[in-house]
Amino acid sequence: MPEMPEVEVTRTGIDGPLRGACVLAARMGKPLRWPLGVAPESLVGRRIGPVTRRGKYLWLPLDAAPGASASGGGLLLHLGMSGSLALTDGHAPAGPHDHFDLVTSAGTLRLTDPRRFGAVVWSASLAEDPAAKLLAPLGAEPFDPMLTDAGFHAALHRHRAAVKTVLLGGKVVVGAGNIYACEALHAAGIHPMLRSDRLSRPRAARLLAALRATLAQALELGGSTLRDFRDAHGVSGGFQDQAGVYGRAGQDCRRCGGTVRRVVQGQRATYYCAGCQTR
DNA sequence: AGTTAAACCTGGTTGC
DNA sequence: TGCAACCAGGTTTAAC
Repeated sequence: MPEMPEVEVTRTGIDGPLRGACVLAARMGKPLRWPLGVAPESLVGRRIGPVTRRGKYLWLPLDAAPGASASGGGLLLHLGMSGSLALTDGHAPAGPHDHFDLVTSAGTLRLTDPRRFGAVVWSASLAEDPAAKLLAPLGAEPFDPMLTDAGFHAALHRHRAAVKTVLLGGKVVVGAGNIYACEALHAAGIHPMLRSDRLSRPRAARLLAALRATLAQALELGGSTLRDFRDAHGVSGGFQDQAGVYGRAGQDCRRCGGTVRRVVQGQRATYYCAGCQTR
């Protein structure tokens, strides 16, 4: 579910309120992708630092509790396919899909995730395992100014799979999931089945610009809500209402009037317009 | 080493 | 109406 815009919208929703707050209690529900890696009680008394994002992961720093022997660290969170974080007063009882509560002096941070592909993992720092191991394979941040047209083009040339599959893989650039990979390729006029290493330098530049524009627009609209996603205050995203191709199989392309098609690549649905997306 | 399939889970929608 | 099949925003792991 949550692609980079949804994760970033979530981050901005919790960072301000939680910064400097103190952990009062923690509770785990059903198991998520990986074990927490530490006793939930050991989080109590810690102070929350600035929440940051890397790809679709969030990092919640938790300073050592004053006077405690335990050292600092933090929680690496991932929302998987169906996860969302809500910051509430904590009065609502935990439902069957609420799998993690962090009760703080600024409210309760609750992870709801029906499919449980998400994760909450303790790590001593971002530079140490398990966080380091999880973040190591990730490609460039899409808005990193160090990611240049030339660098993007060169990175695409190291892969022979279809360009859409490579975008989704996150080894070249992170952030785009199934919706935004489809939308960026449509905006750039590039066929999703074109081999990654066959993109010309100008088309690679066009794709990077389209990806950035697509993600920026999604950020402005609060992300996409297909079913589950809500921001930290329970608000749905608005991007899905103006998708160019995603979920529009059989309908007319808004740009060229062609028909939007659905194919499957790497076990994932791909939507594209055969009229204006060329090889 | 890079690419592809299978796996992890649950729930909503579709079709017979 | 009932139930099986299929579909869904992601990523790791195993297997070519």
